Amino acid sequence: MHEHDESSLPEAFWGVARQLRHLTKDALAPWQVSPSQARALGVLGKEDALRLNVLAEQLRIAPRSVTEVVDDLEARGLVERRADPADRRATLVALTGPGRETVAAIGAARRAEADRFFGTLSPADRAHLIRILKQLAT
Amino acid sequence: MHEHDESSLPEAFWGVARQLRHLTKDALAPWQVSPSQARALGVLGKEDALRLNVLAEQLRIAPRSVTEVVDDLEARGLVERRADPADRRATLVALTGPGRETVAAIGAARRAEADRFFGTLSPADRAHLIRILKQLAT
DNA sequence: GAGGGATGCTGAGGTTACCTCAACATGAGG
DNA sequence: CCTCATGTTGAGGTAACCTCAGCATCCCTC
Repeated sequence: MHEHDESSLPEAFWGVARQLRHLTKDALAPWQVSPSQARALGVLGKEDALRLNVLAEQLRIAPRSVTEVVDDLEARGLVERRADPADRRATLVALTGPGRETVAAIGAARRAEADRFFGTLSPADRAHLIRILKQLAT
Repeated sequence: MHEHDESSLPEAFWGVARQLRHLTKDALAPWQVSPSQARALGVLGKEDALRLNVLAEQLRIAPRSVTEVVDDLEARGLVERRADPADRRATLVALTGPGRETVAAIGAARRAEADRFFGTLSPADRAHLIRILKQLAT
């Protein structure tokens, strides 16, 4: 029984991950923003302006891939590229006004979805869960 | 505090998911099997022979996509296609001898990785975690 | 202050794991 | 037996990555 539970832990984990993924995809739908774009917006929402390569490592993807994500976001008018005054090779990305609004709206929607999802747990279980997850993350 | 924890729950969850994904990818590396192939093998390991469309719904992907996964697995000699005696339109897939061995070996490796990963938790926390995850999955 | 190697971005092109749509064979009900 | 549904697959598409090479710029050394 002990052993059986051990082996089903990853399985249970992936099941929940899958649900959560669908949920956040739905939460994103109204803005027509892909998950990878949303991740980039999330990072940019916490910084003022970032170099592309710094954004790349925050997102843990290759610099070349960031170029594409930023291209799309720029085409949608959510971010803008600026010259880096400190290094003429580099490019900074920053949220535009609409981008900032979108980040806020998406954040609210995702928080609402997450609350609905994790809200089925008792407060004690939520506390347990977050504590355990944080321990695993170290 | 309550609100703050709520919002970081998904974040903590994805952090752990990312680690777990890397771990299982590493566990799979010795067999040169992709994650999606591994998922298919996992399902086939529990059944004797499945129709392609049934495998598709077990994997929650489109039937057309199963064709490709099975093509690859068949090329590697891990599964074989058979005619379905009950319906000449349908095709059954089943593990071959080597396929069965591979499933067992992969299962053992994944279990070992998972044990190492979740082994850092106390037994009580593991029990908590699995109970909470199962509750969320419903 | 002139090379020369390192760094930052992007064009070109590739990969993986999916997808839809339509064709074709077969099955099943009126 | 005729029509409609179903199972698989060819053709072709997409998203989100990747590597590699090229070009501009930076910075260090001599």
